[in-house]
Amino acid sequence: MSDNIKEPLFNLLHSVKRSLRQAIEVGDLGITPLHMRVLKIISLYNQKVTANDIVQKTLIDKAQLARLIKELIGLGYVSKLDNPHDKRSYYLGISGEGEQIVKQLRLAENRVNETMKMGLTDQEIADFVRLAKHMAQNLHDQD
Amino acid sequence: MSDNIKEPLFNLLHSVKRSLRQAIEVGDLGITPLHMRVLKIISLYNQKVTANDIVQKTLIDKAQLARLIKELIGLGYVSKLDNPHDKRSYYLGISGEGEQIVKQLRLAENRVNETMKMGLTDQEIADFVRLAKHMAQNLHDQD
DNA sequence: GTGGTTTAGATGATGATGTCTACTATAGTT
DNA sequence: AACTATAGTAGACATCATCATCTAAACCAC
Repeated sequence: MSDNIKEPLFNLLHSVKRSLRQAIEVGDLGITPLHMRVLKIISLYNQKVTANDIVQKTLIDKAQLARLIKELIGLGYVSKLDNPHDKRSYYLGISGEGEQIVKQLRLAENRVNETMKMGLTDQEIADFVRLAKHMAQNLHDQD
Repeated sequence: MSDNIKEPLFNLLHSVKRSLRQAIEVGDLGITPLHMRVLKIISLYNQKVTANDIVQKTLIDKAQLARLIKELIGLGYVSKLDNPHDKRSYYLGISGEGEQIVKQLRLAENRVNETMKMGLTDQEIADFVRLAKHMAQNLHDQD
């Protein structure tokens, strides 16, 4: 029954990515959308988040994430802090420069968000998010 | 003031892709998920669809698509047919082998689809798809 | 018709992202 | 102490997206 959910989903994500790339002057900052995704999380949990925490949250491959963090550190947006409870890992902190970028990023994202939500009610948006999470959970449980 | 739509969307797509990859024994067929996406469309509009039509439908870059089609032809799943109305383009046809693959693919996709929909009503699914299309349209109009 | 512009597709280069394997160091378990 | 599991790193590779450029054909204006 029910036609394919995948195709509209693919299309939507494709459009979101394109819009975000346009909305954000990423080139100037030397970082990619994926960097920003990580940077946002570090900003949110400043000095209280480890690389592994981010892997759990985002499902980004840990090797990939190690590279991203390394690059963010190289750019001076992020720093590592010793984790006294586990010497294998470290907490991630964000610099003032990093915060500036996150701020710009949020503005750009909000613009895209608003565009995307045009003509929809808050209830519909909330439902959409709820359903997306539900479906992701279904798939996740399957593993 | 709903929070970010993007993050759950990213997560969902990521999970869907992973599940699909697992569900389908892609490696054996020598093709990628993107090939399959294209092959499905060719199967649906057999001998009545051009490369450009597929670009319109999927937003896949035309350069990328040209490569995908070339590869599908190399594998014997697809063939080009002259388009009498426009010598620049051609219609795409699918072979028996190609149809076999699409058939397997549909089964695997349906399994993933069913998993994803667990615990949701048909109405919710329909709403979800409708909202996804609506948002994609919003973004598309913005260009 | 001729000439200029647009469009369909092909090709090459490059960047962004995902995935896998193997490795080191540390933690946890028995 | 020995074994196993986990956090992070590094390298290799595949997939996918994007861009610039090119050819041939179509279209349009005149």
